[in-house]
Amino acid sequence: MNSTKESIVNIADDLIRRRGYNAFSYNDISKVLAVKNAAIHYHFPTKSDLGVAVIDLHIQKIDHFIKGVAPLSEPEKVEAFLNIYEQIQINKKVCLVGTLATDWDTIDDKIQQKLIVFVNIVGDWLTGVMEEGLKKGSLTFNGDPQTRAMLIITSIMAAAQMAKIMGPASFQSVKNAIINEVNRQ
Amino acid sequence: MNSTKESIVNIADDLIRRRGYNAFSYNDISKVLAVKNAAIHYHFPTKSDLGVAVIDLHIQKIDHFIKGVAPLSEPEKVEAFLNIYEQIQINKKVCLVGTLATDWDTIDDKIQQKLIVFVNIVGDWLTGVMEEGLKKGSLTFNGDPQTRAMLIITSIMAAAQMAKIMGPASFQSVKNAIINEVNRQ
DNA sequence: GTCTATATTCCGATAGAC
DNA sequence: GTCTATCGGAATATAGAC
Repeated sequence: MNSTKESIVNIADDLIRRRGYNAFSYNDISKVLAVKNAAIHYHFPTKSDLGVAVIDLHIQKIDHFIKGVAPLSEPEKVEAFLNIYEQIQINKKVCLVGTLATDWDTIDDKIQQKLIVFVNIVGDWLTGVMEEGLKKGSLTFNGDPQTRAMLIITSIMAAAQMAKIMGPASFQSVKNAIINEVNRQ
Repeated sequence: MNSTKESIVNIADDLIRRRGYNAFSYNDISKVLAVKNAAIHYHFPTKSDLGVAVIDLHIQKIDHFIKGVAPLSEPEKVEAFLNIYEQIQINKKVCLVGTLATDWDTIDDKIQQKLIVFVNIVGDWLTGVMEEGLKKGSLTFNGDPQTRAMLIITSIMAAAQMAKIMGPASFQSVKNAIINEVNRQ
């Protein structure tokens, strides 16, 4: 993959998570790159193609993350996962899943299907971490591992959204609460 | 307020929570009502004016909700609050706060300010319920009331978003987990 | 209060030159 | 691989008649 194509995907990712899928245009990208909007259509014929590529980028990144944290303990894995969202919040973005979920009825079927794949990767991994933590006793929590994983994902993703409205403090309190909730005595 | 104006706000509310703020147009509303887009501009000169009116409608509704549940116990209040989101999920919408948060950087300052007011009303009310429940012993939970309130709001709002991607079952498991978390033995 | 008509701008996308 | 030029359509918004 050449550098221009990669740059387009990265800028699109940034724009989608700052402004939403329906509020960014090929022109916005061509303003950032020194490239005309026709050049972007060469790499991604339709906006849906670009949307799918952005999710593919996130799948790559989460795969890399999962491999990277493999040696860590379960509590450390949870914290590392929450730190991804902390970075999102600090950069004043929201997570890809939330912003595409709120635009769900307007996005192409190909984007929808790819997003389902991405959410399953994240959900399955975190469910596995919860199962392992429960077995080893390194994590303590109420309910089954899958529900706890979903509860963590929903809380932290909405916390990043809430921070856009209420500021960073609201994010931090939710993040700390999530950690406390899986380390109960 | 006349009936046409009310209808416009109700349809806009529906469209915003189904398709997102930037994906609905005055034309979409005029298709549903038997009215031309110029007629909508008469009632709401700009799209931002309409956006503010939609949040005002939600402020009215939550005020009415708060008054209605006043006689109930704290656990019943929490459940009634979660049931609002269950209805949102069943109707395949998302909540107003989440969808406007993900479009935050693209919405007018007047809409942003009004949304802050709305979130504070909801947050203050639920914090009060948590405080009261803690004092009476009708609710049991970890952490301070304000954090718990924020945790409930973020979890349930993202659960409605997640249901768009993963289906209704994921919503129900999160809803039940939230209830269990404030009724721990 | 609602209409027709229109201005202006921007969008996603394509054709064809280089 | 990127360009110029342009198409067809849709968006927000306004002017002025009824």
